[in-house]
Amino acid sequence: MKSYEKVFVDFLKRNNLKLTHPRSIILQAVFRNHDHFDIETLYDQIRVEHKNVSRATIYRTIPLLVEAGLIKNPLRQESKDRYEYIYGHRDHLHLVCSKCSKIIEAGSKQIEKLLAEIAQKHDFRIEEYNLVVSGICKKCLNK
Amino acid sequence: MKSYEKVFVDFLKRNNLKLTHPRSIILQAVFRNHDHFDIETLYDQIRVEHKNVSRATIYRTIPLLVEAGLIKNPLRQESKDRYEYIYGHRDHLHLVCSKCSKIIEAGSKQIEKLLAEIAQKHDFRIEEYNLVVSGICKKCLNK
DNA sequence: GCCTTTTATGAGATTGAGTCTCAAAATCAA
DNA sequence: TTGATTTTGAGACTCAATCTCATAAAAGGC
Ligand SMILES: [Zn+2]
Ligand SMILES: [Zn+2]
Ligand SMILES: [Zn+2]
Ligand SMILES: [Zn+2]
Repeated sequence: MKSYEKVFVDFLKRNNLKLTHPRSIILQAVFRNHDHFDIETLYDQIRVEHKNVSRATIYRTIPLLVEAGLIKNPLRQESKDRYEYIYGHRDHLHLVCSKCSKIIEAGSKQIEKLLAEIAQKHDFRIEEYNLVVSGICKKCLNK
Repeated sequence: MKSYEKVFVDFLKRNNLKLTHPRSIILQAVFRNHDHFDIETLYDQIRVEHKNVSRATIYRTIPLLVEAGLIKNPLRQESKDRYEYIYGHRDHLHLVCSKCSKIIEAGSKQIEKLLAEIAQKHDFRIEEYNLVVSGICKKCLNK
């Protein structure tokens, strides 16, 4: 048994969930992708060999793999776009509360400086960066 | 005329676009939002006084305001979720080249440390952060 | 094996933010 | 005022993601 399989099996056991056939197929398919993948692509890959695994089961299994610490979505966004005006408004970064959706604004100068250093190290010219920090705000922590 | 109006009018002129009634109404509504707003909320706000401004026009005007440098969407990343496996992989940043799509992976330790400091300052518990840096890679710069 | 209870599944319907279509309306320069 | 051109409103459409529910698979006791 590969070690990532063990991680998943242990996670399932801890949560009283079953290692079913579809879950096993999905796990293998995920670990064949050594790149970033979207779920539609994963669905197509799985379907080549396993015509009976449904889209719903894939969508249900992905969060389990995330929770198990096996995969993550490094580009995760919010489900809808939110805007703010920037004219006459200092640049800042956003701490988004995943419980109440509140946004805390914080200075971004240090981050920008650090990113500039990192970019220089890789001879990369930054055009823009998107940073979303999600977590729990003070108020929600105290509930 | 407020200065943000001037910015928008100049932008429209430069691009041979017209300052129409709906565009003007939308601009005012946007600048009444001193918070982050989503378009559905903006639509409802506008609808209170202007029942005839359509959702489509709002969706069409927002990118103009972005292009004019008046607003931005600081949280937008990609239109669909993408994943990568993290098990046995050190955490890293993504420098994505907008010319050739190459992804340069860089260490994220310093960024994490800095974010932790910022979060602590705001009594915020970080669950995850997502950072995507886009720009031009070394190779493409030399072309 | 068998029965029972619980959990998971597949297929397809539904959601909802965002986009597109197109006939009608508004704009503006001549 | 005219007429070419741009913009608009209404609603149809898209598509990733979620939900529903009847059926199927799993696990434990026997
Ligand atoms: Zn909160
Ligand atoms: Zn902000
Ligand atoms: Zn990566
Ligand atoms: Zn490049």
